[in-house]
Amino acid sequence: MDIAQRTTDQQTPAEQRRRELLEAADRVVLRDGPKASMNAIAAEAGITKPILYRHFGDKGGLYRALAIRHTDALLAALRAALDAPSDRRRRVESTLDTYLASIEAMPQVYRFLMHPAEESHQTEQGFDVGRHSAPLLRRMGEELGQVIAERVDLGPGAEAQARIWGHGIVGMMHAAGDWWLGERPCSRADLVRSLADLLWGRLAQAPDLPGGPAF
Amino acid sequence: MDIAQRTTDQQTPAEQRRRELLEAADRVVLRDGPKASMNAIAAEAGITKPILYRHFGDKGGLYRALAIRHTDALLAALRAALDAPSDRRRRVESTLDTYLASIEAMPQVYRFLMHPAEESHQTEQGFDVGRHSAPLLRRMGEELGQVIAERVDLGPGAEAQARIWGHGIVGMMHAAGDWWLGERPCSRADLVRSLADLLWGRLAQAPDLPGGPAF
DNA sequence: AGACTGGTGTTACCGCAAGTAACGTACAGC
DNA sequence: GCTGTACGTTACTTGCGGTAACACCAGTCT
Repeated sequence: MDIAQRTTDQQTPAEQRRRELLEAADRVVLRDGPKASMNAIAAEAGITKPILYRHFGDKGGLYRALAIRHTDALLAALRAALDAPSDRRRRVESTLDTYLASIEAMPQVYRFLMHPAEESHQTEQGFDVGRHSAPLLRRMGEELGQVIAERVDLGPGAEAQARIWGHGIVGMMHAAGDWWLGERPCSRADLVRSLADLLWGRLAQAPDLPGGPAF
Repeated sequence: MDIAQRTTDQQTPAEQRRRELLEAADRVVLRDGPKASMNAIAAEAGITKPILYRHFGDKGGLYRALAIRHTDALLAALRAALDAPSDRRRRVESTLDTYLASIEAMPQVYRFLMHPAEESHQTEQGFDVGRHSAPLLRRMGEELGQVIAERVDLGPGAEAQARIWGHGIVGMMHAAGDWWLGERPCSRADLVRSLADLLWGRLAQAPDLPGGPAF
């Protein structure tokens, strides 16, 4: 099997191996949740730790690779929902629903992605706050912000506004989804409708209840 | 010093000690960030590990105690902002600003609270998804939901709606704040205004840009 | 053929943090 | 004086991330 055949056939054997390892990692994360150890993943793949480290550097590297895999898949689904040929409200609802359906379908993987526990080599900066935390959320926030900037006319300061909104909406979706996944207080459709209502300003429009601020 | 004096004076010596330990923990978390070890905390308090474990059970217990402290403080501040005698928009803005000012003032503590790394005793349930994850967010979400339910007239299904919105808004605030803290793309006031605008439905009101879905 | 190289795999170890056991010590109340 | 209880210690176990050192098996160059 020479190079020409390899490129048409599939990837180089190393990449093939990497895929297999990632799939094994996926399986064990699915089974054991976020606390999956490198040993367990290696065992699932039928090998031992050092090989994992040769392929991914450190646990963060494996995490990153897994995250990119799933994030790409999720983002593709979200983009599809975002690009549907209907009105904005419907697109927003279907995007929310897509996200929620995804986390509902594989909560273990989702939690692994969201709570990485981070190690960080401490980049000699006493205050590298910000580089931590779920990159999945960041990516989704950035992408959504971009979509908003591309499609909605926000007037002056549009770009900054769109990014803020992207991250804010993603955070809203995430927190509400996380809570909902734990308590299941209502159907997915109800949740979607409520969140869309929130984005549609129903909080601002609703009247006060009698007996408000008591002084 | 008998019981009568103790209760008027201050707490029992054990509680006093506990406070001291928590303050030491606070200091080291402030200094070392979320990766603070039990050893480091014990050293800062001038004692050794087992005492910490006697007081707090395990690291989760210490984390929980710390979280409750800070969450209580933060929630008190938020409630104050929420209860200010002005119109709803102003109250929302001041609440957002209070939260952002807090995380800006002590990002290390904030990150420690948000990324606990969880251990979990694995409650023989293969799927205890939900009990994990930052309890701070959950609590803020619940409280905000309660405030909304108390003060805003949402008609039928109000309670469920209010809880969803509580968690959603808190998540929005958190994600946007987290991102903003890392990149500082704008002033705090700008961020507050943009987020309030989002909640006020400006996303729904804004017109499309020319050249929308291009498929 | 035989040495050289690169990739795959191993065992055995280090360092470090969580958590625990066992022991020591002061000081209450009988 | 003796005993329980709370405070404190040292020294250990366990488990995980990460690494070093070595072994094996292609091909490949001379």
